[in-house]
Amino acid sequence: MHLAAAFEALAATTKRLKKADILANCFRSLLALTPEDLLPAVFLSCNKVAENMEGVDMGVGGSQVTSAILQATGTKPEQLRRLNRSTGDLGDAAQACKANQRLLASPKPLTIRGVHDALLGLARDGGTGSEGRKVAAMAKLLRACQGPETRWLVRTLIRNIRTGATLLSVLDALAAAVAIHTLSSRSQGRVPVERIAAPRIAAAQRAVRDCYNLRPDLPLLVGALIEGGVEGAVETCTVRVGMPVRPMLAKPSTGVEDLLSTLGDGSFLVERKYDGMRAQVHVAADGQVTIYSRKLENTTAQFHDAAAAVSAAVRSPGAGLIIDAEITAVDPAQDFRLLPFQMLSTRPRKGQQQQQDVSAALASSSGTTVEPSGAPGSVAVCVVAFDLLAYNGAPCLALPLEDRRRLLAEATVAAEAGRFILATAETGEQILRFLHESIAASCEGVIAKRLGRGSEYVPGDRGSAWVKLKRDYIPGLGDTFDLVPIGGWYGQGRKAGWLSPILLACWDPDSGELQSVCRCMSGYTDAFYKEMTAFYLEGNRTLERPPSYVSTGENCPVWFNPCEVWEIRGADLTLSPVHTAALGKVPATVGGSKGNGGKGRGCALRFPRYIQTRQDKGIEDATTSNEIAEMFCKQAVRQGTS
DNA sequence: ATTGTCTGCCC
DNA sequence: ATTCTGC
DNA sequence: GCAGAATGGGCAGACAAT
Repeated sequence: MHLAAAFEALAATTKRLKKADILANCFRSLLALTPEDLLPAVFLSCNKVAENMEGVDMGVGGSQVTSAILQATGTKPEQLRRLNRSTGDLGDAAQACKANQRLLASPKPLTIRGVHDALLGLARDGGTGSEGRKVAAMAKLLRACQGPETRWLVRTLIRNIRTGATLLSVLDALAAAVAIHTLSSRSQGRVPVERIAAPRIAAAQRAVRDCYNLRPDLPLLVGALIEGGVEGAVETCTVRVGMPVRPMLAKPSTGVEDLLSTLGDGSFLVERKYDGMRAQVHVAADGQVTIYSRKLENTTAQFHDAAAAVSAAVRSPGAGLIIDAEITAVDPAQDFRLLPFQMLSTRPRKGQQQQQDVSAALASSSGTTVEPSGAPGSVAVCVVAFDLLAYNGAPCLALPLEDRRRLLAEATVAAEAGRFILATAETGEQILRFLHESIAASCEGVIAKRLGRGSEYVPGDRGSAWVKLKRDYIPGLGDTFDLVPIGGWYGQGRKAGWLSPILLACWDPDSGELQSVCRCMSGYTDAFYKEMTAFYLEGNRTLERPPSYVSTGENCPVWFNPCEVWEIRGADLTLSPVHTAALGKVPATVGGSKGNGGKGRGCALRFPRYIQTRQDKGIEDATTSNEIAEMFCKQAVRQGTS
């Protein structure tokens, strides 16, 4: 399979231009010779099987793939584990297993389409016995691998290809390939197209990225490119109500000054950053509501009540609307107060099938009642709308933010208080005050958004028009924790050879225990990794089993002799099924969610990252479980779950 | 019927 | 989600 | 400053094992 050779070449260089060249050449030859292979090649290159909105899951991961490798190569589990540990890559490990293997009869060689079809086949299989069948199917593919194909098949199956090129680079390569193909077929290959084509290629790349951001649908895009080139794609790939648009994202900032300098001159608005799930809500002309997640999964089934709330709030869908929003958990019994993310995440993902549309909602406002519940017993939600991407069936992305917000306000009415609202925002310049108010109102922080010029909605962009600020981004504002490293795992990929992540614990003076709070793998420099790994592994500071005074639900391959304290920052504390910090000192359930059989739960830290080593502290000076319990309770009061 | 493991997705 | 690194 | 990579906590759901 000629794609494996391209991947091999991609992974062999760190140069971005060279990678672009390799992929573009690969796509060019497919375009010229077997265009029907282009789409599967594009999918495989960006490590996808299908678009997210199709809901296609292979349902296999490291564990099942490991079984398949064992089955296909006859390797001993212990041997494969050793190879995986030393190479830091299951694909490399499998490649090594396969290298010492000779087959009696070689099966049919793999093809791009054949592999992609096989992946779709994995996704289609299900029900009793499906795991065994999937493992067998993967083993069959692995047996047919030649040369470097094993590495790439395994990396594909575990969705971690590490070629150094992902979706954006793949799209750029695709655009370049199509642009050159178009030029060279017009000039019948007589002109050295690469020379004259550079600006044209850059334009094609911008156009193709735009296409994908407006209409993230690779089959549609690739089909249009083959049929009508870049121009054809631009015509085809447009915003349509009912089809997802890549959401615009916000860039993090470390403080007010940083935020302002990123935003640049000009006016802006600050908006609360609600801690829920992103929701792109499409209301079709016939009233049908579809909700897409940030990664463009169709989550309508999870949020029928949210869909109903939008139906009720929309005055008239006209030819269709697209609303950008955050869905948050709320407590109707406490005046629809916001509840923490962890509550929202307990919602069943597959709601009952029921039709929600505007006509039903209109009926409700004129007397008949529509029960806006999700699945029985699930937390109530509120749709917090903050932007409008299409109005009366037509995209309004190019309008300035203030105009989009005005249209959003005109198009909707908070019919049922607390189930649909517009995001709280203001145009004042007192960002820090607004940040504190937002946090007091159970929000994560704020997002500042440019107004006027440069405030268009740019799908897929994480640029400077939206800047987010959270308490824990600001040095000195958020909580930090002084935690003790108690164990670790062997790093993968670029962190092979280092210990990563590291398990960290707080100190419980009452029991004399170190209780785990989180794993951490962020915030360390490469130099720190080298030093730290040597400190523990070569410095004779590891143990066979965890010391008796260590308490955790985790099982590390490497346990430390606990001896130092690291400062760790995080966003907030959650109740954990595996970490034991402050166990018994905090309530055992998250609000109304189900308990866990009386085992009790400890606290864990959300979004942990390393700040510095506290050389001045010993393990008994670490943050105590009592301090953690106190922080958790304070936070619960703020969040309305106490 | 219950429990444990794995996956995929949210942040 | 957060962070670091090479281009 | 972008793009890529390596990972964080934690949930529901799908299967397998008991």
